[in-house]
Order: sequence, then structure tokens, then C-alpha cells
Amino acid sequence: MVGRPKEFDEQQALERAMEVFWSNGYEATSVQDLLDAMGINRGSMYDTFGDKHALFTAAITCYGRTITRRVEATLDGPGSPLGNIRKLLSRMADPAADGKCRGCLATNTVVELAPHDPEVAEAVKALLRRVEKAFHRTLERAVESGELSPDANPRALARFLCCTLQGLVVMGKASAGRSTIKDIIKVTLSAMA
Amino acid sequence: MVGRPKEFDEQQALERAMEVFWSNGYEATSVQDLLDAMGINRGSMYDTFGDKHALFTAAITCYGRTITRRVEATLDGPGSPLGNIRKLLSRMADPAADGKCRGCLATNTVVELAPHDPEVAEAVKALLRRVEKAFHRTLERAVESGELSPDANPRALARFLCCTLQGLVVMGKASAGRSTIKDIIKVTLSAMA
DNA sequence: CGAATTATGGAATGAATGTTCCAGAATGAG
DNA sequence: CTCATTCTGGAACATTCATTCCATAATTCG
Repeated sequence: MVGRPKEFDEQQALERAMEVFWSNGYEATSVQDLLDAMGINRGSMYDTFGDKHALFTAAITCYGRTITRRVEATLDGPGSPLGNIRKLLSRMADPAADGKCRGCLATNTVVELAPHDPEVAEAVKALLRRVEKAFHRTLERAVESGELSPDANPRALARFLCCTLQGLVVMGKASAGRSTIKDIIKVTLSAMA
Repeated sequence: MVGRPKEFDEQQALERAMEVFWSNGYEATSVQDLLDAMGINRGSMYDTFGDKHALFTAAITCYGRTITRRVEATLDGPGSPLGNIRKLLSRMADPAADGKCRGCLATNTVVELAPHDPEVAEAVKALLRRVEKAFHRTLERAVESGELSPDANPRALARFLCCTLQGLVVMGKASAGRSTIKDIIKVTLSAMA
């Protein structure tokens, strides 16, 4: 049996929901906000995604896929390892410096929701681990290629870069200026020497 | 005319409210939660503090006073400038490493509330500026005392330290382990050389 | 002791919340 | 076509929310 077909694109609706959560946070987003953005009806939403919380976890999973893909593409891509890291930091900080203060959905979630929501916490922690791994890989490549000293500590540096990334996002949300962001990136990269 | 005296300590009630906002965030905190923690009644709360939002701004102002006092005491205190910075970072990261993931009320607010609340945003940005200034002062002292090279850039380093501090708080909320925190601090300090 | 003033406790209010439910519409299978 | 199935739109629901209001209690001033 097949029944009536959906009149909306599930993936597109999910992405729209993700945008809203990203801009407003979890608690400050009402189901009505979501429906308006998704362009679908209550019934369809609850039928397809379960409830608000399930929709959020779906949204953050979707976000995680996108963001890790992009991070890994940049870090593992062509170009020197350290060059790639610089590229990633600048790219991440770009919307921040523009005053678009949505930040990063993962960071927002760590701060707002994760402390009270073990399931969401686990999902977002996995995401961070994956980013750290990508940094780690890249730093090891940098050591191999001689771009980084052999006594550099790739693990420590990877953890540090993760931290800086989170920090940059927060600074961006606090509407730090472009020059502040540039300073931070400069010092961060100098720590890789 | 004086009338009936308050039966509660206004400052203590405010601090209790601050703790709740700190643990739960703004949206996830109900007025009832606040009243329970403050140990006072609805009427008294609305009479004394105005409403939930006003109570929050009072709470974050209170928090700001406390935290900047502590930061400045540590950085401007005795001991070498860089030693003081190390001390501050470790101290900030300590609760983080213990898995108490309340983080920092200022950071939480930047992420959750500031993007949609200009008044709160301004208050918390002022707080960050003050912390950055304290770092700046300390770094200039480090240059004067020869602990830092004369071509170091105190402004850039101060901004960087602010960023790291925010990042550490987020990493702590993502329940990074103690060794992660130590790695981050080590690399951060190495950037001051 | 009154009179004026302020605080307290809790009921009451109205709006907004997330969720459920159902009648009608659209499809495929038999 | 007819039935089973699935989706749609929106009404309906119960809860929770922040806030207001008021009768009562406690205090100072005259």
C-alpha cells in the first residue's frame, strides 16, 4: 500500500528547520516558527519527524554531516597542511566578522542544550571529536612534510585548534571586529611554529 | 514612611537567581524555578526586580562584577605577568575539567541570548572588553619586565587569550577531559613566547 | 492607638506552548 | 470502481508560561 504521496521535500524541510534552530536556539524556537519556515503543516511535521526534539536531533545530525564534510574537504584537500588550517580558520571566522552572529550550530548546542540533554550532547561531542581528528591528521601530515617540527605535539595542537575554533565562534557572536578575528588567527597560527 | 520591611536579603536572592540562570540558561528557566531557588514569593520578586528579563540583567551584572573582580585580582596580583595568566587559565578550566558543565554565564549568554537581545548583548560585551583590557595590561607588564619579547603584540595576544578563554569554557561544556584542557593551556602559553 | 505605607502569599488571568486528533483529499492495489 | 492507506489542514486540548491583582500582615509615623 502506498497512499497519498508527500507534497513536500523532506530534506529541504529539515534544512529549513535547521536554519531556524541555528538562528534562534532550541528553546526560543516555537513549533510554529518551524512550521512557517518549513512551509508544511503541523500534522505533516509530527508525522514525519516525531516531535520538536526529534526534529532538532535530525537537524543537528544534518548539520554535522554538512560541516564535517566541509571541514574535512578543506583540511584533507590539496595545499600544504598548515595552509589548509589557515584557510579553515579564516573561512570559519568570515561570517563571524561580518556580524552575522548565528555562530555554529554545534557550538550553540553545546552551550544551550547539551548540558541538559545527554542524547544531543553525545551527538555534538561526536562531531567535535571528528573535527579534532581531522586537525590531528593534518598536523601529522605537517610533521611528515617538514612543515612542522618533529617535536611538535599533533594531539595537543589539534585539541588547541578545536578550542580556538569554538572561541572564534563565540567571539564572533560577541561581535568582535574583523581585526580582532585576524589577530586571533595570526597568534593561533604562530603557535604552530 | 517605611512600611513593612522585606523578609529576605535582596543580594542573596539575586545571587540565587544568578545560579539558576547559570545552570539552566535563560529560556529554560521558569519564573517558578527562580522563585523556588530564591525562596521568595511571586509578588516580592516582581515588586523588587521588575520581571524575568530585568532579573536576568541584574543577575548578569552581578556576575560581571564578581568575575571581573576575580580576573583582575589574579592578573594584576603579585607574581610574574605570564605566571598570573597561567594561573587564571588553569583556574577557569578547573571546573570545566571536573565535568561541572555550567561554563561561564557570560559565555552562555553571548551564545544563547545576546543575538536577540541588544541590551543584554551590550552588557556582556562590556564584560568581555574589560577582561581583554586586563589581559592587555598584564601582557604589557610582561614586555616591560622582559618576560615577553619587545616585538610581541600585546593587543593581539590579549584578544587571543580572550578567545582561548571562551574556547576553554565551551570545550569544558563539551566535557573535554582534564588532559585536553591541559594540552590547550600548554599550547596557549607557548604562543606567548 | 490609628493612619499610612510597604511586603507577603497565593489566586487568577490570558497568552503561548507542544501535542493530539480527525474529517477530507489524494494516491495505489485489487 | 472500491478499499486500504497515507498525507493534509486546521481545530481542539491540556499544560505551562510570565504577569497582574488583591486581601492580609507587618512596620513606622503622628
